Amino acid sequence: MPPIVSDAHKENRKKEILNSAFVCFAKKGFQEATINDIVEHSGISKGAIYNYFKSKDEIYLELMSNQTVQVYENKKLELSKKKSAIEKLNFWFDAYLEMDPFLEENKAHFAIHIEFKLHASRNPELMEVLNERRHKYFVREIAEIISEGQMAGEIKQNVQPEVFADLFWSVIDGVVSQTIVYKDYPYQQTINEVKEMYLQRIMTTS
Amino acid sequence: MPPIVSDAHKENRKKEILNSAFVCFAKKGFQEATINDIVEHSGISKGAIYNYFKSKDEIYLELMSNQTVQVYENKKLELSKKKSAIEKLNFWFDAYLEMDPFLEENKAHFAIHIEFKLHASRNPELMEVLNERRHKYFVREIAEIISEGQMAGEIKQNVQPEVFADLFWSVIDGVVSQTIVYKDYPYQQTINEVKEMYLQRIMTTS
Amino acid sequence: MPPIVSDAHKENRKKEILNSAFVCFAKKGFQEATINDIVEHSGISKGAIYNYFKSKDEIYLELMSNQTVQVYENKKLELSKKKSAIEKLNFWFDAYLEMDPFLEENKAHFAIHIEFKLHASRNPELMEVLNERRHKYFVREIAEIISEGQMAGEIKQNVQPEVFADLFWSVIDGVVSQTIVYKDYPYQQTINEVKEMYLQRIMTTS
Amino acid sequence: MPPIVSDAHKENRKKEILNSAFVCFAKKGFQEATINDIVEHSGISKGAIYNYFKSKDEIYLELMSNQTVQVYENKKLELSKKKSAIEKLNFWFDAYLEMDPFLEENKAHFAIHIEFKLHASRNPELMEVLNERRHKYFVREIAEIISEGQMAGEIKQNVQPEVFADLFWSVIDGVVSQTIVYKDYPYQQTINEVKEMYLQRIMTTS
DNA sequence: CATGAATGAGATTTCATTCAT
DNA sequence: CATGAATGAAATCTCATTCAT
Repeated sequence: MPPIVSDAHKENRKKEILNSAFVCFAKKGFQEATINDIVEHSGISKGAIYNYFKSKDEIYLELMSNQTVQVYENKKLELSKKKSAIEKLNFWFDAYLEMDPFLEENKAHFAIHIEFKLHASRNPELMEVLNERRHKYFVREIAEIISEGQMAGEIKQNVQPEVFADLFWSVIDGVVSQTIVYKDYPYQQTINEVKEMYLQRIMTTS
Repeated sequence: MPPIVSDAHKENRKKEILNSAFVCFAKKGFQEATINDIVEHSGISKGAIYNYFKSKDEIYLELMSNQTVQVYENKKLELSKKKSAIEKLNFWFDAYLEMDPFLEENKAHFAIHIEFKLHASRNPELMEVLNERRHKYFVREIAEIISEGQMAGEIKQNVQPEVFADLFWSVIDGVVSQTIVYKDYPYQQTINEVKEMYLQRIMTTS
Repeated sequence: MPPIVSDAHKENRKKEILNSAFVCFAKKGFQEATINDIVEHSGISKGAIYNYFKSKDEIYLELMSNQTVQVYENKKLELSKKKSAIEKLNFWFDAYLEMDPFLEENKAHFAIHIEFKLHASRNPELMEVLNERRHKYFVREIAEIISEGQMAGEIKQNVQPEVFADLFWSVIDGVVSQTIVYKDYPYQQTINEVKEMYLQRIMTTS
Repeated sequence: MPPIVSDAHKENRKKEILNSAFVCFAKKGFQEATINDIVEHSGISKGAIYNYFKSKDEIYLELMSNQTVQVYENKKLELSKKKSAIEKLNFWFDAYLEMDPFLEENKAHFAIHIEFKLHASRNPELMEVLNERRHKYFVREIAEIISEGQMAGEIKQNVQPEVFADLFWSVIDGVVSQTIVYKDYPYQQTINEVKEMYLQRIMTTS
């Protein structure tokens, strides 16, 4: 149904393209994957793709925006049910504990994200965007939980919220990123130890 | 009378090429960097480069082999002077603490390594190679220190050497990799906290 | 019940399209200007444009036909008021003298015409059409004036009407076409000199 | 003989490409002619062409530079033999009188030049270049001759050298450009009349 | 062995035209 | 008749690799 098409349809079409692009980028990497790959995988013509996106780069960018926000929003909902700070942190750790990082789909996710960070590291403007996003969506989130916990007396006063928020994501990132290459990596054990270690370090000893 | 060139000379040329390749890959990424970039940077002709390496991929591969081993061997020497396990772990942490990860050269190092891991993640054979290398050069190294520490009574018996060795590198990797994108990242504070946390978790409490 | 649209309405739409096409072709040239440019400028949909014209080329062709005739018809009216041949030639020269060839709109006019002539020079059929038009509308016009003038004794007998008609347009064309590129070109002075020179050459010396 | 090739050979290669480009551009126009056309006509590979020119535009530009200067330098030599100003002007007129503008090769020349001017008219930087070139190579040339003639008493004092130099080229340009479209155009008669008219206007009447 | 000109497959992107609604 | 999403041929340009000298 070509013309005078609903906005919903157009959104769908964009999503179809993004989904195919995601699969292709995941399989081959951004550079290696071609527009033709996306054409073949999506069944959408080359011209149509360029009707929705100005360039291959734009597909990449939009893919990244959506993903980050999506992941974050998903968690946010469930998180609102938790009460104490430690419960919330536990929730975050458990989210990673329960996820299977060796699942092809998940590996693809990480791979694309890492690739994107790499891409960004060579592009100052993009770095700025990622920096902001990291703070707005991730660091602030954990830092606030820590502050909350300090006010409630659950977490030691000498813990700097920002630093430990950075630390939290660094550690998660470090563990997760091993799994895309090292296939016998003891993921769950490591996450568990990380959790223990992290909480032991920040919790007030009653 | 073909000009017989000494093996030493051949090794030198290979190293020149690899050095230039390193710089170029660091600056633009493996895919973006072209053979012409390497030609320009090294001053070595295109034909000559293809005399020493069968393909651009091969340059990449060899670059990675050398680098990993090199980093490891460097540390190994100094490490042999340390006596206790905790001293040795401290040494490793301090090595990262003292390094400036925002230095362009170092960032380049990490970027290339991450890119290579990504590359490998899409190539089973390469993954195998990386797996082995990680174990042989890195995991085993820390695991042995931990075992040593347990025998000496410095480290808790319930600490699984392999898991904590994996953990060690995951955490380091996680922290370091943030620095290539996030420019205000509190690197030293984070490394310090990681060190504290890690040691606090494994050391026997006297 | 297909909506029966009046012929007048259809003519109007065609004119709207042609006007927009003119602006777009003038701004970018025929090849550079796209159907989308015309769509944007006219506010008429792509499909509608193709209802009125079979192709982009057809738009171009029709545009050229109209324009030439239009310019000619405009002048024709005023010209009928002049009496003597010299007065008529003066009128033609003055028409060009009074026009500002650096006005963006006028420059566009010339540019399009020149481009079209170029286009035609590579297409024998089109050349034929232009040839005829040139004679029918332009050369004959001036040649007749000259003949008139000769009969009235105003113009020398040894002046060949056809040659000097060709000459007239060549010279005008030559002067005008400089202005589309050379911005400091002394247009009015040159036209004036041309006029002097031309009249001095053909007028009988009393 | 690919590598370590003489500069002369490289210049030749460039000329081959330019020649083929000239033919292709003349036949189809700059936009219409493709790199593939040039590849086919020259027998030189696409890659090789891009080794010598950064882009299709650059080929065009260089083609134009060369041509203009070439035409000018050719005339310059013969011109130096003429003594009086009127003789020199006669020489210029005769140069155009003797040339056959209906010869396919010559038509191509003009067509390309006109197309280039059109192209330039939409590109301010290029216009600047053309402006300069026009003055440096063409206007100044004629203006100097006129001044010379005035000092020698051959040419009227009230003739403004710059204006009549502009006029000279405008008129020539106007006449020549008719020939690319109008095939029955009385070229020689018109040039002859132009010459008469021009000289009659500027020469002192003894 | 060194050189660097030549190659050409293949990548991205554009745009006139069609046609289902 | 109007609409504008879809199409895909074709254009420009890149770059790893080869090979004659």
